[in-house]
Amino acid sequence: MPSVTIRDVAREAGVSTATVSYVLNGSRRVGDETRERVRQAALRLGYRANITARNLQASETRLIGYSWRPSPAEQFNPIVDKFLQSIAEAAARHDYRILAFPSVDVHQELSAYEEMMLIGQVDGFILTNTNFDDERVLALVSNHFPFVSFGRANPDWDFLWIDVDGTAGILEATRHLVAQGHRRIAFLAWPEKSQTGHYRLQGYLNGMEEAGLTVDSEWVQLAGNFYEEGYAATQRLLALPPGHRPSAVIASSDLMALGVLNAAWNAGLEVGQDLAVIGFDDAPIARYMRPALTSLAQPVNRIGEQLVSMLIDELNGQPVEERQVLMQPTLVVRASSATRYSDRS
Amino acid sequence: MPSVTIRDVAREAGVSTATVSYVLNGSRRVGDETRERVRQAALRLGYRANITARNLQASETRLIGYSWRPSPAEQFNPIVDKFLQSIAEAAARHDYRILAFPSVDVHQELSAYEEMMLIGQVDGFILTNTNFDDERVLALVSNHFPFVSFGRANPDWDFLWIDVDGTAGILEATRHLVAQGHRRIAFLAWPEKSQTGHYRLQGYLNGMEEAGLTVDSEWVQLAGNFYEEGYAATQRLLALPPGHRPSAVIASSDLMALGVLNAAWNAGLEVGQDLAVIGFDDAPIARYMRPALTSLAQPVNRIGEQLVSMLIDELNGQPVEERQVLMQPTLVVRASSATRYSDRS
DNA sequence: TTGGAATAGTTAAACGTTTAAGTTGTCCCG
DNA sequence: CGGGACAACTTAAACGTTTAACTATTCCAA
Repeated sequence: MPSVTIRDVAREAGVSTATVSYVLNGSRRVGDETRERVRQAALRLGYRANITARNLQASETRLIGYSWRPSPAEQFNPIVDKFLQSIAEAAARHDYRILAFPSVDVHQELSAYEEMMLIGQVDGFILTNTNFDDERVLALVSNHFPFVSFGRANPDWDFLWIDVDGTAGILEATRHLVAQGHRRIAFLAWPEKSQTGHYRLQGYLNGMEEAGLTVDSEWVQLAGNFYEEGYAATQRLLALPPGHRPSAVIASSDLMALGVLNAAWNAGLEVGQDLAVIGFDDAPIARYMRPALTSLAQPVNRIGEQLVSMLIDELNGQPVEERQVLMQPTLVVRASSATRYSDRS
Repeated sequence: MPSVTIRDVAREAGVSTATVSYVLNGSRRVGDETRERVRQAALRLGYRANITARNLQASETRLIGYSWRPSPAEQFNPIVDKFLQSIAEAAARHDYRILAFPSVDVHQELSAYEEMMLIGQVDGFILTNTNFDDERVLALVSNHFPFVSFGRANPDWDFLWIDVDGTAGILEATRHLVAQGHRRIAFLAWPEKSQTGHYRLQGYLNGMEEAGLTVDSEWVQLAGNFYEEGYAATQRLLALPPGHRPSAVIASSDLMALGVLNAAWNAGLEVGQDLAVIGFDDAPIARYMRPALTSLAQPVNRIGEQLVSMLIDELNGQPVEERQVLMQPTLVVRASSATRYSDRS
């Protein structure tokens, strides 16, 4: 580590360190000749200002903390790498970088946030998997620490977030199925305490009501965000008596939809013909399934970019114009729901 | 930001800042009574040492830079989130954190490394996608900057790396296929300049030779790491005349193997019966395919952990015992290759 | 001529730690 | 009783920047 400091440059150019700083940051007028001399010296020595010293003096870190909940062993998270990429690129454009830390459970996560906040490791946070009564939101808000969130918490909490309008998305999916001729539509819902799951369920209920269809209580199956639970829930659905057995299933995620696909297949059904299936996320693999899976695509890149720009505005003390943003997912129709359904029961 | 400093604590406890530092870091004997007083004061004020100041003084950052090449639009990278998680957790255990930055192209990546090195943004790097003649390795080595790499570069370059033994893995896959009765085995190889691809191809060639099978020149299909290229290559293979048409295909990645699966399906073949398929990576979705995909699992977690521990040893000036590590992938046999094959051509 | 303004540079403080070196004071041994 | 050893703290420098405040010079208008 050669580590050439501003003092070296100052000596080399025969000026004070202040002048070097002024020249290199362009923060004040400096005489032409001196300016050039400093520039040459800096170039010659390969000088770059040390970022830690600069940060200390500016009392900032130009780091944004981002934590995500790692997906369990054999499951997958179709969002995380795309999202991370988009926030990192957006941040880089403003000379910020992303400090990524996974946090396995909520409790550990909370203490990680508090610690990082106290020691000043980052200037702000990007939360994901935000939920109802989210402790992190509470802690950050009460400490007036800058952050943005991918996902809502409580409706009456005022903080910066962007979320995907799951209600509208699932509503659209339901309409699509209805338009295809389906009448008995089931929904794989996440457990009660999931905020996101709640909104998606609502879209389904709205859609059914709008179409004048009564929802059989068996059609809403609670299932965690796992392949296996999607699989098991589908088995329960297919075991219903003919008049009640759904002809279409909407899953709260693509991961669960895979379970639906395989459960249907193993039950001898042809997905697309006998059973329509729709997922959520539009994971890369959705298009590679057989049949290709209809799904709701989240505008992950746009979300990441806008979250970062909101956070940076906040960090710069600029007022954020839109403090809460609901983005629309887009339904990508593929073979798993592309066939018109005529009831044969 | 209340930002209570060591001076506040010193004042509160009626001692000098040095004493506070000694107490809190346990770096020197301090009288029992004073020690307790300082502790109480720190607790009362909620003091935590500012990390930037500490880093400046220690001239370190306790950050590890990690960059990855984002996967193109509709493809997926089954490794990145798992790997990121494992390095972040391992790093956290040693009080290091991960600074994650994606870099789209090689050139941009190199300058990002050089910049971060010069301004002292991180203490070391973790490289991935390391390749033959890798410029980053060259730059880092010549600057004596600490780093470790997931993947090899040139055989005669001495630096810290861990790689998966693709040759051994594909050799095992080939043996497995031979044991299942396959004689005409094809291989989807990555383009020439991919180091990793080269090693995997070698495993195939070794396996064929070991089994006394001559490799038809058509059986080695060059294809980039994309679904579509796997698909197209498979079409070419299936178009071969009966005696030459392979009964098994090994793909250099799961992503490509998906292309094989679907190309075979669309050609009316039943994978597992008519055509065996093996992928590489054991992506989460491999088990959810129909048929479930045989694949080579990389010990991603172990690799991440050990890479971090190697890097941290290096950072601490401790000699690293194993400077180059080749880890064995494990063949996970699933339905796509589980059936014994008897030639019917 | 004088003095206010503009220009061009320097000095030194500050950011918040850690730590080497220094200062007291006490104890104990020869 | 002198003085070395030790314990317990403090002082102040250092890490590498930025920047407010200061000095010195020149210029120009009143």
